[in-house]
Amino acid sequence: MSHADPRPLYQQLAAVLRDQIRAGELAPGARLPTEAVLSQTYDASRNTVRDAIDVLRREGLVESRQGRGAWVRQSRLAVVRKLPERYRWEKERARNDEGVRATTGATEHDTGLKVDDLVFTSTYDSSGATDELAELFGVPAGTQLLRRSYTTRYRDERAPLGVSQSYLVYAAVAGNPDLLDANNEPWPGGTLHQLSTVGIEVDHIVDEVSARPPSAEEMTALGLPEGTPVIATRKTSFDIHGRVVEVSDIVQAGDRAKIRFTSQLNRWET
Amino acid sequence: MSHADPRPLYQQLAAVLRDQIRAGELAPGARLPTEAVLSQTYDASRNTVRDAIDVLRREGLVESRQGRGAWVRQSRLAVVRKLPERYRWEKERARNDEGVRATTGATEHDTGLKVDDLVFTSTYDSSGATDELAELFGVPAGTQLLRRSYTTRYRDERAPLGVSQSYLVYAAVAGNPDLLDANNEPWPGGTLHQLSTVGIEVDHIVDEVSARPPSAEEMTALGLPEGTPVIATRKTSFDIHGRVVEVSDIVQAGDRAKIRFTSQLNRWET
DNA sequence: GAGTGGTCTAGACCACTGT
DNA sequence: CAGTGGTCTAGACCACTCC
Repeated sequence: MSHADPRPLYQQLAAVLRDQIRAGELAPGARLPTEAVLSQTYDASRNTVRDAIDVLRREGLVESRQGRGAWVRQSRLAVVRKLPERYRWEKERARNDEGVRATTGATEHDTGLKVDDLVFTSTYDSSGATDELAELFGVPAGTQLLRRSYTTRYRDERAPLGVSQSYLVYAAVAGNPDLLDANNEPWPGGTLHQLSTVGIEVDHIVDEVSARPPSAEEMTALGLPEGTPVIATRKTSFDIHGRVVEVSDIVQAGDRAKIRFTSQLNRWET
Repeated sequence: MSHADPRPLYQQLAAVLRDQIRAGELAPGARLPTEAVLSQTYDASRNTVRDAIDVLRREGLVESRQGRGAWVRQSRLAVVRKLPERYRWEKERARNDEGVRATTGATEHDTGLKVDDLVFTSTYDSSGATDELAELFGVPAGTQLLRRSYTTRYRDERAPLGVSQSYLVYAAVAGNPDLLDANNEPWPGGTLHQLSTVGIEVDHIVDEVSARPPSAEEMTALGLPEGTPVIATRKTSFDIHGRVVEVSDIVQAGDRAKIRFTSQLNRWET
Protein backbone atom coordinates (compact mmCIF):
# COMPACT_ATOMS: atom_id res chain seq x y z
CA MET A 1 0.00 0.00 0.00
CA SER A 2 0.99 3.63 -0.02
CA HIS A 3 3.48 5.18 2.38
CA ALA A 4 2.16 8.65 1.60
CA ASP A 5 -1.31 7.71 2.81
CA PRO A 6 -1.57 8.79 6.44
CA ARG A 7 -4.18 6.16 7.22
CA PRO A 8 -3.05 2.96 8.87
CA LEU A 9 -2.43 0.01 6.63
CA TYR A 10 -5.51 -1.94 7.66
CA GLN A 11 -7.76 1.01 6.85
CA GLN A 12 -6.15 1.50 3.48
CA LEU A 13 -6.68 -2.15 2.70
CA ALA A 14 -10.27 -1.96 3.93
CA ALA A 15 -10.79 1.03 1.62
CA VAL A 16 -9.41 -0.90 -1.36
CA LEU A 17 -11.77 -3.80 -0.75
CA ARG A 18 -14.68 -1.47 0.02
CA ASP A 19 -14.14 0.33 -3.28
CA GLN A 20 -14.10 -2.99 -5.12
CA ILE A 21 -17.39 -3.90 -3.47
CA ARG A 22 -19.00 -0.54 -4.24
CA ALA A 23 -17.77 -0.72 -7.84
CA GLY A 24 -19.27 -4.16 -8.21
CA GLU A 25 -15.96 -5.87 -8.89
CA LEU A 26 -16.80 -7.85 -5.81
CA ALA A 27 -20.52 -8.37 -6.29
CA PRO A 28 -22.95 -9.36 -3.52
CA GLY A 29 -22.46 -13.07 -2.90
CA ALA A 30 -18.93 -13.09 -4.33
CA ARG A 31 -16.19 -14.65 -2.30
CA LEU A 32 -13.28 -12.54 -1.11
CA PRO A 33 -9.72 -13.73 -1.64
CA THR A 34 -8.49 -15.77 1.30
CA GLU A 35 -6.62 -14.05 4.08
CA ALA A 36 -3.43 -15.78 2.99
CA VAL A 37 -3.79 -14.48 -0.56
CA LEU A 38 -4.60 -10.93 0.57
CA SER A 39 -1.65 -11.07 2.93
CA GLN A 40 0.70 -11.93 0.08
CA THR A 41 -0.93 -9.62 -2.46
CA TYR A 42 -0.69 -6.53 -0.28
CA ASP A 43 2.45 -7.52 1.61
CA ALA A 44 0.79 -7.24 4.99
CA SER A 45 0.68 -9.65 7.87
CA ARG A 46 -2.34 -11.87 8.20
CA ASN A 47 -3.41 -10.03 11.35
CA THR A 48 -3.45 -6.75 9.46
CA VAL A 49 -5.53 -8.31 6.71
CA ARG A 50 -7.92 -9.59 9.35
CA ASP A 51 -8.21 -6.10 10.84
CA ALA A 52 -9.15 -4.78 7.41
CA ILE A 53 -11.83 -7.42 6.93
CA ASP A 54 -13.09 -6.68 10.45
CA VAL A 55 -13.75 -3.11 9.38
CA LEU A 56 -15.89 -4.30 6.49
CA ARG A 57 -17.72 -6.78 8.67
CA ARG A 58 -18.67 -4.01 11.06
CA GLU A 59 -19.95 -1.97 8.14
CA GLY A 60 -22.17 -4.87 7.21
CA LEU A 61 -20.47 -5.31 3.84
CA VAL A 62 -18.79 -8.66 4.46
CA GLU A 63 -19.66 -11.82 6.31
CA SER A 64 -17.19 -14.59 7.04
CA ARG A 65 -17.72 -18.20 8.00
CA GLN A 66 -15.14 -20.21 9.81
CA GLY A 67 -13.39 -22.80 7.73
CA ARG A 68 -15.03 -21.57 4.53
CA GLY A 69 -14.17 -18.04 3.59
CA ALA A 70 -15.56 -14.53 3.47
CA TRP A 71 -18.30 -13.23 1.20
CA VAL A 72 -19.81 -9.93 0.17
CA ARG A 73 -23.15 -9.76 1.95
CA GLN A 74 -26.43 -9.93 0.12
CA SER A 75 -29.12 -7.58 1.35
CA ARG A 76 -31.82 -9.55 3.07
CA LEU A 77 -35.57 -9.38 2.80
CA ALA A 78 -36.96 -6.80 5.17
CA VAL A 79 -40.26 -6.85 7.00
CA VAL A 80 -42.05 -3.50 6.86
CA ARG A 81 -44.24 -2.38 9.75
CA LYS A 82 -46.73 0.11 8.36
CA LEU A 83 -48.16 2.46 10.92
CA PRO A 84 -50.78 3.51 11.70
CA GLU A 85 -52.34 1.32 8.98
CA ARG A 86 -51.39 -1.89 10.69
CA TYR A 87 -52.98 -0.97 14.00
CA ARG A 88 -56.14 0.33 12.35
CA TRP A 89 -56.41 -2.88 10.40
CA GLU A 90 -55.84 -4.94 13.55
CA LYS A 91 -58.53 -3.04 15.41
CA GLU A 92 -60.98 -3.40 12.56
CA ARG A 93 -60.22 -7.08 12.28
CA ALA A 94 -60.71 -7.60 16.01
CA ARG A 95 -64.39 -7.00 15.40
CA ASN A 96 -64.70 -9.14 12.28
CA ASP A 97 -65.98 -12.63 11.74
CA GLU A 98 -63.98 -15.28 13.58
CA GLY A 99 -63.33 -17.35 10.44
CA VAL A 100 -61.66 -14.48 8.66
CA ARG A 101 -59.53 -13.77 11.68
CA ALA A 102 -58.12 -17.29 11.83
CA THR A 103 -56.78 -17.33 8.32
CA THR A 104 -54.57 -14.30 8.27
CA GLY A 105 -52.18 -12.75 10.76
CA ALA A 106 -50.78 -9.36 11.47
CA THR A 107 -47.30 -10.23 10.29
CA GLU A 108 -48.71 -11.40 7.01
CA HIS A 109 -50.27 -7.99 6.65
CA ASP A 110 -46.80 -6.50 6.98
CA THR A 111 -44.87 -8.88 4.81
CA GLY A 112 -47.25 -10.17 2.19
CA LEU A 113 -46.06 -13.64 3.09
CA LYS A 114 -48.41 -16.53 3.66
CA VAL A 115 -49.14 -17.68 7.19
CA ASP A 116 -47.36 -20.94 6.44
CA ASP A 117 -44.07 -19.14 5.79
CA LEU A 118 -43.84 -17.84 9.32
CA VAL A 119 -43.56 -19.62 12.65
CA PHE A 120 -44.55 -18.04 15.95
CA THR A 121 -43.64 -19.25 19.36
CA SER A 122 -44.96 -17.83 22.59
CA THR A 123 -44.43 -18.40 26.26
CA TYR A 124 -46.35 -16.83 29.12
CA ASP A 125 -45.31 -16.16 32.66
CA SER A 126 -45.96 -13.57 35.29
CA SER A 127 -43.72 -11.18 37.13
CA GLY A 128 -43.89 -8.27 39.51
CA ALA A 129 -43.88 -4.83 37.88
CA THR A 130 -40.54 -3.05 37.84
CA ASP A 131 -40.56 0.59 38.88
CA GLU A 132 -40.55 1.64 35.25
CA LEU A 133 -43.48 -0.54 34.22
CA ALA A 134 -45.40 0.21 37.38
CA GLU A 135 -45.21 3.90 36.64
CA LEU A 136 -46.37 3.40 33.07
CA PHE A 137 -49.34 1.29 34.11
CA GLY A 138 -50.11 3.56 37.06
CA VAL A 139 -49.98 0.70 39.57
CA PRO A 140 -47.81 0.05 42.65
CA ALA A 141 -44.38 -1.46 41.99
CA GLY A 142 -44.50 -5.23 42.28
CA THR A 143 -48.07 -5.52 40.96
CA GLN A 144 -48.45 -8.83 39.16
CA LEU A 145 -48.05 -8.58 35.40
CA LEU A 146 -48.67 -11.13 32.70
CA ARG A 147 -45.58 -11.33 30.53
CA ARG A 148 -45.88 -12.83 27.07
CA SER A 149 -42.71 -13.56 25.09
CA TYR A 150 -42.91 -14.02 21.34
CA THR A 151 -40.53 -14.90 18.57
CA THR A 152 -41.23 -14.79 14.85
CA ARG A 153 -39.12 -16.51 12.26
CA TYR A 154 -39.25 -17.74 8.70
CA ARG A 155 -40.04 -21.43 8.53
CA ASP A 156 -36.83 -22.22 6.66
CA GLU A 157 -34.50 -20.26 8.90
CA ARG A 158 -33.10 -20.94 12.30
CA ALA A 159 -32.76 -17.42 13.60
CA PRO A 160 -35.87 -15.39 14.44
CA LEU A 161 -36.71 -12.07 12.75
CA GLY A 162 -37.44 -10.54 16.08
CA VAL A 163 -38.31 -11.17 19.68
CA SER A 164 -40.79 -9.28 21.79
CA GLN A 165 -42.11 -9.17 25.30
CA SER A 166 -45.56 -7.88 26.05
CA TYR A 167 -46.78 -6.88 29.49
CA LEU A 168 -50.36 -6.68 30.72
CA VAL A 169 -51.68 -6.06 34.23
CA TYR A 170 -52.66 -9.53 35.39
CA ALA A 171 -55.76 -8.50 37.26
CA ALA A 172 -57.03 -6.53 34.27
CA VAL A 173 -57.13 -9.54 31.97
CA ALA A 174 -57.82 -12.35 34.45
CA GLY A 175 -61.54 -11.97 33.74
CA ASN A 176 -60.99 -14.15 30.66
CA PRO A 177 -58.91 -17.19 31.72
CA ASP A 178 -58.24 -18.03 28.06
CA LEU A 179 -55.92 -15.00 27.96
CA LEU A 180 -53.66 -16.53 30.60
CA ASP A 181 -52.76 -19.61 28.59
CA ALA A 182 -50.06 -19.51 25.93
CA ASN A 183 -51.68 -22.52 24.24
CA ASN A 184 -54.36 -20.19 22.91
CA GLU A 185 -51.75 -18.36 20.82
CA PRO A 186 -51.87 -17.25 18.13
CA TRP A 187 -55.06 -15.59 19.29
CA PRO A 188 -57.43 -14.99 16.39
CA GLY A 189 -57.72 -11.27 15.96
CA GLY A 190 -54.58 -10.52 17.91
CA THR A 191 -54.00 -8.50 21.03
CA LEU A 192 -56.66 -5.89 20.30
CA HIS A 193 -59.26 -8.65 20.18
CA GLN A 194 -57.86 -10.27 23.33
CA LEU A 195 -58.24 -6.97 25.14
CA SER A 196 -61.76 -6.50 23.81
CA THR A 197 -62.82 -9.73 25.54
CA VAL A 198 -62.14 -8.10 28.88
CA GLY A 199 -63.86 -4.88 27.95
CA ILE A 200 -60.84 -2.85 26.90
CA GLU A 201 -60.89 -0.71 23.77
CA VAL A 202 -57.57 0.72 22.65
CA ASP A 203 -57.66 4.38 21.65
CA HIS A 204 -54.10 5.08 20.53
CA ILE A 205 -50.71 3.42 20.41
CA VAL A 206 -47.32 5.09 20.83
CA ASP A 207 -44.27 3.48 19.22
CA GLU A 208 -40.88 4.73 20.36
CA VAL A 209 -38.16 3.56 18.00
CA SER A 210 -34.42 3.56 18.55
CA ALA A 211 -31.38 1.81 17.12
CA ARG A 212 -28.49 0.37 19.08
CA PRO A 213 -25.89 -2.35 18.86
CA PRO A 214 -27.19 -5.74 19.96
CA SER A 215 -26.28 -7.10 23.36
CA ALA A 216 -24.27 -10.31 23.30
CA GLU A 217 -27.46 -12.23 24.08
CA GLU A 218 -29.45 -10.59 21.28
CA MET A 219 -26.67 -11.27 18.84
CA THR A 220 -26.93 -15.00 19.40
CA ALA A 221 -30.71 -15.05 19.80
CA LEU A 222 -31.28 -13.22 16.51
CA GLY A 223 -28.31 -14.81 14.73
CA LEU A 224 -26.98 -11.39 13.83
CA PRO A 225 -23.89 -11.09 11.68
CA GLU A 226 -21.15 -8.88 13.06
CA GLY A 227 -22.01 -5.22 12.73
CA THR A 228 -25.78 -5.52 12.43
CA PRO A 229 -27.66 -3.18 14.76
CA VAL A 230 -31.07 -3.85 16.23
CA ILE A 231 -34.20 -1.72 16.06
CA ALA A 232 -35.76 -1.54 19.50
CA THR A 233 -39.37 -0.42 19.76
CA ARG A 234 -41.23 0.36 22.95
CA LYS A 235 -44.91 0.09 22.10
CA THR A 236 -47.41 1.52 24.56
CA SER A 237 -51.17 1.08 24.13
CA PHE A 238 -53.66 3.45 25.75
CA ASP A 239 -57.33 2.71 26.22
CA ILE A 240 -60.17 5.14 25.65
CA HIS A 241 -59.80 6.41 29.22
CA GLY A 242 -56.15 7.28 28.71
CA ARG A 243 -54.84 4.38 30.76
CA VAL A 244 -51.86 2.30 29.66
CA VAL A 245 -53.19 -1.20 28.97
CA GLU A 246 -50.26 -2.91 27.24
CA VAL A 247 -46.52 -2.32 27.00
CA SER A 248 -44.36 -4.23 24.51
CA ASP A 249 -40.65 -4.24 23.90
CA ILE A 250 -39.86 -5.38 20.39
CA VAL A 251 -36.33 -6.12 19.19
CA GLN A 252 -35.72 -6.76 15.51
CA ALA A 253 -32.66 -7.36 13.40
CA GLY A 254 -31.81 -3.99 11.88
CA ASP A 255 -31.21 -5.35 8.41
CA ARG A 256 -34.56 -7.11 8.31
CA ALA A 257 -36.90 -4.50 9.67
CA LYS A 258 -38.22 -1.23 8.34
CA ILE A 259 -40.86 0.94 9.88
CA ARG A 260 -43.03 3.15 7.71
CA PHE A 261 -45.00 5.93 9.35
CA THR A 262 -47.65 7.86 7.53
CA SER A 263 -48.49 11.28 8.96
CA GLN A 264 -51.82 12.55 7.73
CA LEU A 265 -52.08 16.35 7.95
CA ASN A 266 -55.15 18.53 8.23
CA ARG A 267 -56.16 20.63 5.24
CA TRP A 268 -55.66 24.35 5.37
CA GLU A 269 -58.80 26.38 5.26
CA THR A 270 -59.18 28.15 1.96
CA MET B 1 -9.86 -17.42 33.18
CA SER B 2 -11.53 -20.80 33.14
CA HIS B 3 -10.37 -23.74 31.07
CA ALA B 4 -13.75 -25.41 31.41
CA ASP B 5 -15.47 -22.47 29.71
CA PRO B 6 -15.78 -23.33 26.02
CA ARG B 7 -15.80 -19.69 25.00
CA PRO B 8 -12.58 -18.17 23.75
CA LEU B 9 -10.54 -16.25 26.26
CA TYR B 10 -11.29 -12.81 24.84
CA GLN B 11 -15.03 -13.44 25.08
CA GLN B 12 -14.73 -14.68 28.64
CA LEU B 13 -12.83 -11.56 29.54
CA ALA B 14 -15.36 -9.39 27.73
CA ALA B 15 -18.11 -11.12 29.74
CA VAL B 16 -16.31 -10.42 33.01
CA LEU B 17 -16.00 -6.74 32.21
CA ARG B 18 -19.54 -6.57 30.84
CA ASP B 19 -20.88 -8.07 34.06
CA GLN B 20 -18.95 -5.52 36.08
CA ILE B 21 -20.47 -2.75 33.99
CA ARG B 22 -24.00 -4.13 34.28
CA ALA B 23 -23.58 -4.60 38.00
CA GLY B 24 -22.46 -1.01 38.36
CA GLU B 25 -19.01 -1.90 39.69
CA LEU B 26 -17.80 -0.06 36.63
CA ALA B 27 -20.26 2.81 36.52
CA PRO B 28 -20.89 5.01 33.48
CA GLY B 29 -17.98 7.40 33.19
CA ALA B 30 -15.63 5.15 35.15
CA ARG B 31 -12.25 4.36 33.70
CA LEU B 32 -11.34 0.79 32.86
CA PRO B 33 -8.04 -0.67 34.04
CA THR B 34 -5.31 -0.15 31.48
CA GLU B 35 -4.63 -2.85 28.96
CA ALA B 36 -1.34 -3.61 30.65
CA VAL B 37 -3.05 -4.12 34.00
CA LEU B 38 -5.79 -6.29 32.53
CA SER B 39 -3.18 -8.29 30.69
CA GLN B 40 -1.37 -9.04 33.95
CA THR B 41 -4.51 -9.53 36.04
CA TYR B 42 -6.04 -12.11 33.73
CA ASP B 43 -2.79 -13.59 32.45
CA ALA B 44 -3.64 -12.91 28.84
CA SER B 45 -1.62 -11.22 26.14
CA ARG B 46 -2.28 -7.58 25.46
CA ASN B 47 -3.79 -8.42 22.07
CA THR B 48 -6.31 -10.71 23.71
CA VAL B 49 -7.23 -7.99 26.18
CA ARG B 50 -7.69 -5.61 23.26
CA ASP B 51 -9.97 -8.12 21.53
CA ALA B 52 -12.10 -8.25 24.67
CA ILE B 53 -12.37 -4.48 24.86
CA ASP B 54 -13.20 -4.42 21.15
CA VAL B 55 -16.24 -6.56 21.87
CA LEU B 56 -17.47 -4.06 24.43
CA ARG B 57 -16.80 -1.14 22.14
CA ARG B 58 -18.93 -2.73 19.44
CA GLU B 59 -21.70 -3.19 21.99
CA GLY B 60 -21.54 0.50 22.73
CA LEU B 61 -20.56 -0.10 26.36
CA VAL B 62 -17.02 1.23 26.24
CA GLU B 63 -15.23 4.05 24.48
CA SER B 64 -11.48 4.43 24.35
CA ARG B 65 -9.32 7.41 23.53
CA GLN B 66 -5.80 7.07 22.31
CA GLY B 67 -3.14 7.97 24.82
CA ARG B 68 -5.69 8.35 27.60
CA GLY B 69 -7.56 5.20 28.45
CA ALA B 70 -10.93 3.50 28.13
CA TRP B 71 -14.16 4.49 29.83
CA VAL B 72 -17.61 3.11 30.38
CA ARG B 73 -19.86 5.10 28.08
CA GLN B 74 -22.44 7.52 29.37
CA SER B 75 -25.75 7.49 27.59
CA ARG B 76 -26.11 10.67 25.60
CA LEU B 77 -28.98 13.07 25.26
CA ALA B 78 -31.32 11.94 22.54
CA VAL B 79 -33.42 14.06 20.20
CA VAL B 80 -36.96 12.76 19.90
CA ARG B 81 -38.88 13.23 16.66
CA LYS B 82 -42.55 13.13 17.54
CA LEU B 83 -44.76 12.18 14.65
CA PRO B 84 -47.25 13.06 13.40
CA GLU B 85 -47.40 15.90 15.97
CA ARG B 86 -44.30 17.57 14.63
CA TYR B 87 -45.56 17.74 11.07
CA ARG B 88 -48.99 18.95 12.14
CA TRP B 89 -47.38 21.65 14.22
CA GLU B 90 -45.11 22.62 11.34
CA LYS B 91 -48.02 22.88 8.98
CA GLU B 92 -50.04 24.92 11.43
CA ARG B 93 -47.08 27.17 12.06
CA ALA B 94 -46.51 27.69 8.34
CA ARG B 95 -49.71 29.74 8.35
CA ASN B 96 -48.98 31.70 11.53
CA ASP B 97 -47.70 35.19 12.07
CA GLU B 98 -44.18 35.71 10.74
CA GLY B 99 -42.84 36.98 14.05
CA VAL B 100 -43.80 33.84 15.88
CA ARG B 101 -42.22 31.74 13.20
CA ALA B 102 -38.83 33.38 13.49
CA THR B 103 -38.38 32.73 17.19
CA THR B 104 -38.76 29.00 17.36
CA GLY B 105 -37.64 26.16 15.17
CA ALA B 106 -38.75 22.66 14.44
CA THR B 107 -35.80 21.05 16.19
CA GLU B 108 -36.58 23.05 19.30
CA HIS B 109 -40.03 21.55 19.19
CA ASP B 110 -38.43 18.11 19.28
CA THR B 111 -35.80 18.72 21.90
CA GLY B 112 -37.07 21.42 24.18
CA LEU B 113 -33.75 23.14 23.68
CA LYS B 114 -33.48 26.82 22.94
CA VAL B 115 -32.70 27.96 19.43
CA ASP B 116 -29.36 29.26 20.66
CA ASP B 117 -28.24 25.77 21.67
CA LEU B 118 -28.39 24.47 18.15
CA VAL B 119 -26.50 25.41 15.02
CA PHE B 120 -27.73 24.73 11.52
CA THR B 121 -25.74 24.84 8.36
CA SER B 122 -27.16 24.50 4.90
CA THR B 123 -25.83 24.38 1.38
CA TYR B 124 -27.84 24.35 -1.80
CA ASP B 125 -26.98 22.96 -5.19
CA SER B 126 -28.79 21.33 -8.05
CA SER B 127 -28.45 17.96 -9.68
CA GLY B 128 -30.15 15.78 -12.24
CA ALA B 129 -32.65 13.30 -10.85
CA THR B 130 -31.39 9.75 -10.44
CA ASP B 131 -33.66 6.99 -11.70
CA GLU B 132 -34.89 6.40 -8.19
CA LEU B 133 -35.76 10.03 -7.46
CA ALA B 134 -37.19 10.58 -10.93
CA GLU B 135 -39.61 7.73 -10.40
CA LEU B 136 -40.67 9.08 -7.02
CA PHE B 137 -41.29 12.57 -8.36
CA GLY B 138 -42.90 11.22 -11.52
CA VAL B 139 -40.53 13.14 -13.80
CA PRO B 140 -38.02 12.02 -16.46
CA ALA B 141 -34.63 10.89 -15.21
CA GLY B 142 -32.17 13.78 -15.26
CA THR B 143 -34.79 16.42 -14.47
CA GLN B 144 -33.16 19.24 -12.55
CA LEU B 145 -33.60 18.98 -8.80
CA LEU B 146 -32.77 21.45 -6.06
CA ARG B 147 -30.71 19.67 -3.46
CA ARG B 148 -30.47 21.15 0.00
CA SER B 149 -27.97 19.69 2.47
CA TYR B 150 -28.39 20.35 6.18
CA THR B 151 -26.48 19.57 9.31
CA THR B 152 -27.61 20.14 12.89
CA ARG B 153 -25.34 20.18 15.89
CA TYR B 154 -25.18 21.37 19.45
CA ARG B 155 -23.36 24.66 19.73
CA ASP B 156 -20.77 23.21 22.11
CA GLU B 157 -20.02 20.09 20.13
CA ARG B 158 -18.02 19.47 17.01
CA ALA B 159 -19.89 16.52 15.58
CA PRO B 160 -23.38 17.05 14.15
CA LEU B 161 -26.44 15.23 15.46
CA GLY B 162 -27.48 14.39 11.96
CA VAL B 163 -27.14 15.25 8.33
CA SER B 164 -29.89 15.37 5.74
CA GLN B 165 -30.39 16.00 2.09
CA SER B 166 -33.66 17.28 0.75
CA TYR B 167 -34.70 17.18 -2.89
CA LEU B 168 -37.25 19.36 -4.66
CA VAL B 169 -38.12 19.58 -8.35
CA TYR B 170 -36.35 22.76 -9.40
CA ALA B 171 -39.03 23.96 -11.79
CA ALA B 172 -41.72 23.49 -9.16
CA VAL B 173 -40.13 25.92 -6.70
CA ALA B 174 -38.40 28.36 -9.08
CA GLY B 175 -41.48 30.57 -8.94
CA ASN B 176 -40.10 31.99 -5.70
CA PRO B 177 -36.39 32.83 -6.22
CA ASP B 178 -35.91 33.19 -2.46
CA LEU B 179 -36.24 29.42 -2.22
CA LEU B 180 -33.17 28.89 -4.38
CA ASP B 181 -30.77 30.69 -2.05
CA ALA B 182 -29.26 28.96 0.97
CA ASN B 183 -28.72 32.37 2.58
CA ASN B 184 -32.41 32.48 3.35
CA GLU B 185 -32.04 29.48 5.68
CA PRO B 186 -33.27 28.87 8.23
CA TRP B 187 -36.53 29.71 6.52
CA PRO B 188 -39.13 31.00 8.96
CA GLY B 189 -41.87 28.43 9.11
CA GLY B 190 -39.78 25.69 7.59
CA THR B 191 -40.20 23.63 4.48
CA LEU B 192 -43.99 23.49 4.65
CA HIS B 193 -44.08 27.28 4.55
CA GLN B 194 -41.51 27.38 1.76
CA LEU B 195 -43.69 25.08 -0.31
CA SER B 196 -46.78 27.14 0.46
CA THR B 197 -45.16 30.17 -1.20
CA VAL B 198 -45.23 28.35 -4.52
CA GLY B 199 -48.77 27.12 -4.04
CA ILE B 200 -48.06 23.65 -2.69
CA GLU B 201 -50.01 22.26 0.24
CA VAL B 202 -48.69 19.04 1.76
CA ASP B 203 -51.33 16.41 2.51
CA HIS B 204 -49.37 13.59 4.09
CA ILE B 205 -45.79 12.58 4.83
CA VAL B 206 -44.35 9.08 4.82
CA ASP B 207 -41.28 8.34 6.96
CA GLU B 208 -39.48 5.07 6.28
CA VAL B 209 -37.08 4.27 9.10
CA SER B 210 -34.27 1.75 9.11
CA ALA B 211 -31.10 1.10 11.09
CA ARG B 212 -27.73 0.12 9.70
CA PRO B 213 -24.06 0.41 10.50
CA PRO B 214 -22.58 3.75 9.41
CA SER B 215 -20.48 3.94 6.30
CA ALA B 216 -16.87 4.99 6.88
CA GLU B 217 -17.80 8.50 5.72
CA GLU B 218 -20.79 8.78 8.06
CA MET B 219 -18.71 7.57 10.95
CA THR B 220 -16.32 10.48 10.60
CA ALA B 221 -18.97 13.03 9.63
CA LEU B 222 -21.12 12.24 12.66
CA GLY B 223 -18.19 11.54 14.98
CA LEU B 224 -19.64 8.17 15.86
CA PRO B 225 -17.94 6.02 18.45
CA GLU B 226 -17.18 2.46 17.39
CA GLY B 227 -20.29 0.33 17.34
CA THR B 228 -22.88 3.09 17.05
CA PRO B 229 -25.45 2.46 14.31
CA VAL B 230 -27.25 5.16 12.36
CA ILE B 231 -30.96 5.67 11.91
CA ALA B 232 -31.69 6.38 8.26
CA THR B 233 -35.04 7.94 7.40
CA ARG B 234 -36.44 8.44 3.91
CA LYS B 235 -39.08 11.12 4.23
CA THR B 236 -41.48 11.59 1.35
CA SER B 237 -44.02 14.44 1.24
CA PHE B 238 -47.17 14.23 -0.88
CA ASP B 239 -49.28 17.21 -1.85
CA ILE B 240 -53.06 17.30 -1.85
CA HIS B 241 -53.09 15.94 -5.40
CA GLY B 242 -51.07 12.87 -4.40
CA ARG B 243 -47.87 14.08 -6.06
CA VAL B 244 -44.50 13.70 -4.40
CA VAL B 245 -43.23 17.23 -3.70
CA GLU B 246 -40.22 16.63 -1.45
CA VAL B 247 -37.90 13.74 -0.69
CA SER B 248 -35.44 13.85 2.20
CA ASP B 249 -32.80 11.42 3.36
CA ILE B 250 -32.00 11.92 7.02
CA VAL B 251 -29.12 10.19 8.76
CA GLN B 252 -28.83 10.47 12.54
CA ALA B 253 -26.52 8.99 15.14
CA GLY B 254 -28.38 5.99 16.54
CA ASP B 255 -27.60 6.82 20.15
CA ARG B 256 -28.90 10.36 19.83
CA ALA B 257 -32.12 9.91 17.95
CA LYS B 258 -35.46 8.45 18.86
CA ILE B 259 -38.63 8.50 16.84
CA ARG B 260 -41.96 8.47 18.60
CA PHE B 261 -44.98 7.76 16.51
CA THR B 262 -48.54 7.98 17.73
CA SER B 263 -51.21 5.91 15.99
CA GLN B 264 -54.68 7.26 16.62
CA LEU B 265 -57.35 4.58 16.17
CA ASN B 266 -61.00 4.97 15.30
CA ARG B 267 -63.58 4.25 17.98
CA TRP B 268 -65.65 1.13 17.71
CA GLU B 269 -69.33 1.69 17.24
CA THR B 270 -71.30 0.84 20.34
C1' DG C 1 9.54 11.53 29.67
C1' DA C 2 6.29 8.21 31.23
C1' DG C 3 2.08 6.15 30.31
C1' DT C 4 -1.63 5.23 27.40
C1' DG C 5 -4.08 3.14 23.46
C1' DG C 6 -3.27 2.20 18.12
C1' DT C 7 -0.85 -0.40 14.64
C1' DC C 8 1.83 -4.17 12.86
C1' DT C 9 4.56 -8.35 12.62
C1' DA C 10 5.68 -13.50 12.68
C1' DG C 11 4.40 -17.44 14.12
C1' DA C 12 1.66 -20.96 16.49
C1' DC C 13 -2.29 -23.83 17.27
C1' DC C 14 -7.34 -24.64 17.06
C1' DA C 15 -12.07 -25.39 14.93
C1' DC C 16 -14.50 -26.02 11.16
C1' DT C 17 -15.35 -27.10 6.17
C1' DG C 18 -14.74 -29.46 2.25
C1' DT C 19 -12.79 -33.54 -0.58
C1' DC D 1 -6.47 -34.73 4.39
C1' DA D 2 -5.67 -29.73 3.00
C1' DG D 3 -7.54 -25.27 3.29
C1' DT D 4 -10.04 -21.92 5.60
C1' DG D 5 -11.07 -18.51 9.21
C1' DG D 6 -10.73 -18.03 14.64
C1' DT D 7 -7.82 -17.48 18.66
C1' DC D 8 -3.63 -16.34 21.06
C1' DT D 9 1.09 -15.04 22.03
C1' DA D 10 5.33 -11.98 22.49
C1' DG D 11 7.26 -8.28 21.10
C1' DA D 12 8.02 -3.98 18.53
C1' DC D 13 7.16 0.73 17.32
C1' DC D 14 4.02 4.73 16.77
C1' DA D 15 0.71 8.58 18.12
C1' DC D 16 -1.24 10.88 21.51
C1' DT D 17 -1.95 12.83 26.34
C1' DC D 18 -0.51 14.49 30.50
C1' DC D 19 2.81 16.04 33.71
